[in-house]
Amino acid sequence: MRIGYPCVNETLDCSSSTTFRLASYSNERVETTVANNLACLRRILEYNVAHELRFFRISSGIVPFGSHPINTFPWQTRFAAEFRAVGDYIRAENLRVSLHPDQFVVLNSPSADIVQRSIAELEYQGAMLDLMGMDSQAKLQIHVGGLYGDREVAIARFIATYRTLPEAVRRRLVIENDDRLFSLQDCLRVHEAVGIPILFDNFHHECLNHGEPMAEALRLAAATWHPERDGVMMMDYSSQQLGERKGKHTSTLEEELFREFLSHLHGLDVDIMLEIKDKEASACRAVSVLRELQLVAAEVTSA
DNA sequence: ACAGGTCAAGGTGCT
DNA sequence: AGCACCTTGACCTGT
Repeated sequence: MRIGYPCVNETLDCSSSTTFRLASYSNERVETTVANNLACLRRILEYNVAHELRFFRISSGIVPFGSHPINTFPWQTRFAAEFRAVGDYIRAENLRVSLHPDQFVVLNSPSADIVQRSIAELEYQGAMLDLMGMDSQAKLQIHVGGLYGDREVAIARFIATYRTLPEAVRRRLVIENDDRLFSLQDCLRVHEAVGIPILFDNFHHECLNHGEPMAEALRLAAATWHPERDGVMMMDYSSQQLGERKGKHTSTLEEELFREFLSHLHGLDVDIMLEIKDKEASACRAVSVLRELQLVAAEVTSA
């Protein structure tokens, strides 16, 4: 089991997603920005190794305007060695990485333009993983998309588009159950049609479900991951921020809730991404919680 | 120097 | 029809 956090390290004094305005685009600016972002990514991964955080969501913003037509800079060749070095480090340390394209990637949109731009963005993010030399266990995580007033049509359109995706994207793509529109059950239907793995989000499941207990939901999602092709199931973990609207992520890890969640795994191996506001601080606490549980288990065994 | 408005991109739901 | 929200920082302009 690996523990991780998304995109941003709040301890280090660098960002791996520095960008600039479209209006101030230049090739030179792309080159210096990518160089800085990759250097920061490397520092973050080294920090993570030092803190036993072996799962990390790489920022989508490593290459500014990475899928925008304005970006004609040959970043793939210019930074081939740098990407490769990051990938070598990831493999040497047995880290797991993923990327999460943001809400603008909507494969089931009725607009052909939006779908085309979405695929271009997925290709850009997949290309980074390819340059790192990552296999298909490094995942691109998206949601099913919009409802457009008809769930059945929306799901059918996702499936149809999925089948047209280039292999470099499709072999890494996974869908996440969301908190308002597409539940675990909806994702399972997509999985049954095309075999795409489901990245389970426990908090979204708490917000939107059909009564499946947590342990059952975990088991269902885990069964959609092919061990060799996809690796151990990835999941997002969070909990409700008390006093805020439903769906608001907690600002810091609630250790009791986390322990309770872990009890539903029943030995299932998962890589857990903590979608929690204070990032690596909570991730480090999660590692401590796990270590304590392992110590207790070891004492029980030896006694 | 600093504050505040703004930034490529979508969709939902409330008022 | 318009705006807040998801989620986020930090870029950039105006003072």
